[in-house]
Amino acid sequence: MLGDGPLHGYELRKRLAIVLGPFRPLSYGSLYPALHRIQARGLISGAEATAAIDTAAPALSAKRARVVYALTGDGKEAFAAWVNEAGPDAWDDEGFATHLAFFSRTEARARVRILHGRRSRLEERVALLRESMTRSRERVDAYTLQLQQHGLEGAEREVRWLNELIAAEESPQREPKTPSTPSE
Amino acid sequence: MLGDGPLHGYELRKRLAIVLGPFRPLSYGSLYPALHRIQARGLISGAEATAAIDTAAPALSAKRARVVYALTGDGKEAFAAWVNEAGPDAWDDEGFATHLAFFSRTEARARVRILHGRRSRLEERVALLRESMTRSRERVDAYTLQLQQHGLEGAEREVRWLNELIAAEESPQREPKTPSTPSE
DNA sequence: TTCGTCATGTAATGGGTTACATGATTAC
DNA sequence: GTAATCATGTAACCCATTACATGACGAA
Repeated sequence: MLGDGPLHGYELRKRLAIVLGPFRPLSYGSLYPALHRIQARGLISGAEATAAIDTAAPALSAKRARVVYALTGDGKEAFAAWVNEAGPDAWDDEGFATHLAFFSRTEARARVRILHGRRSRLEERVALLRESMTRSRERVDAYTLQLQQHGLEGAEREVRWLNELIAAEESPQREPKTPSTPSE
Repeated sequence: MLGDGPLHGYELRKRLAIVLGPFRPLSYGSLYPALHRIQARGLISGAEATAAIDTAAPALSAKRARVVYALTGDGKEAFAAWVNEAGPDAWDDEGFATHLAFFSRTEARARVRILHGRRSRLEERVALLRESMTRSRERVDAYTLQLQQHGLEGAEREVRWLNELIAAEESPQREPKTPSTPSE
């Protein structure tokens, strides 16, 4: 996000909340220490700004000093390197979601590789889940089975979704189609 | 699980793995300390068993001493109390999954209340998600939107699933129908 | 005056994973 | 003989949340 321009922590968190959805808003207790750590690694710079706000407004109001963070050169490099990293880390649950969140900053090559990797990972999982369900079918009660079945169908659903994303990616004309308001 | 009979840690973990699926198998580093904590609270008792195995087999083989855990009276009470607790804790993501896993040991009353609670919780979430998506539609790129859309559809899917479970619960004849092998 | 929002931060706590350590037994 | 499985446990590590602390500003 800092790639789009410098931000201070508070503002960063608000934008993060939009992307992450109204759940998991990422607490300050995580965010601020994380910013300090990243700064210590030299990937971002933090500058105290006493912030007479940018509108030509009642200046000199000397609010609480904000710490404005910006990507350094190293930071840009590291980000580009990470975002285009199309290895196995990029197709487990967590890694995939994170990569997908930054797909618009990801090279087309890497995008396709990640989507394919994720899909085969999920297909493996579906197979494993199916097998483990038939194996344990007699030993578990109907509710547990329902739970497992629901999980399985979720995985299958994600595969279909990935198929759409891949198709959109490979027909060079179109962006992944913006879904219209769901009809449910 | 100990409600079905005493078990030692190793065996417990294997059965847990069946319920939890091949992912999240729960490491020993969690399991053993947890057992100790639960024992300290008096809910389970742990007895050293030098285990000449129950089959009338080559006795006296003196294996590694296993610690066989069993539910105490307090433990049974606490379990029954927890499993039938149909409060808000039972309808967040984690609480619901856990409760569902033990639904066959849950009273019918509590089952229905939990399912209803979960459903309205999800309906709230769907509404919130929808609203937050339309609000931020212009500010996020197509991929982020896809991700949010996928999450939304997942929640809608769970609502439909709950509807089935509730229907099965309320027509007193049938168990929730065992899903046949998926046709995907 | 008081409440909500801006704004940054620390400390305590919780809980899980990985890696390590140990040792017997069973199957190939 | 050697690898896999049985069986239990501890220590180091990671990282997130909650609660706490501080303080200014704008609006009702």
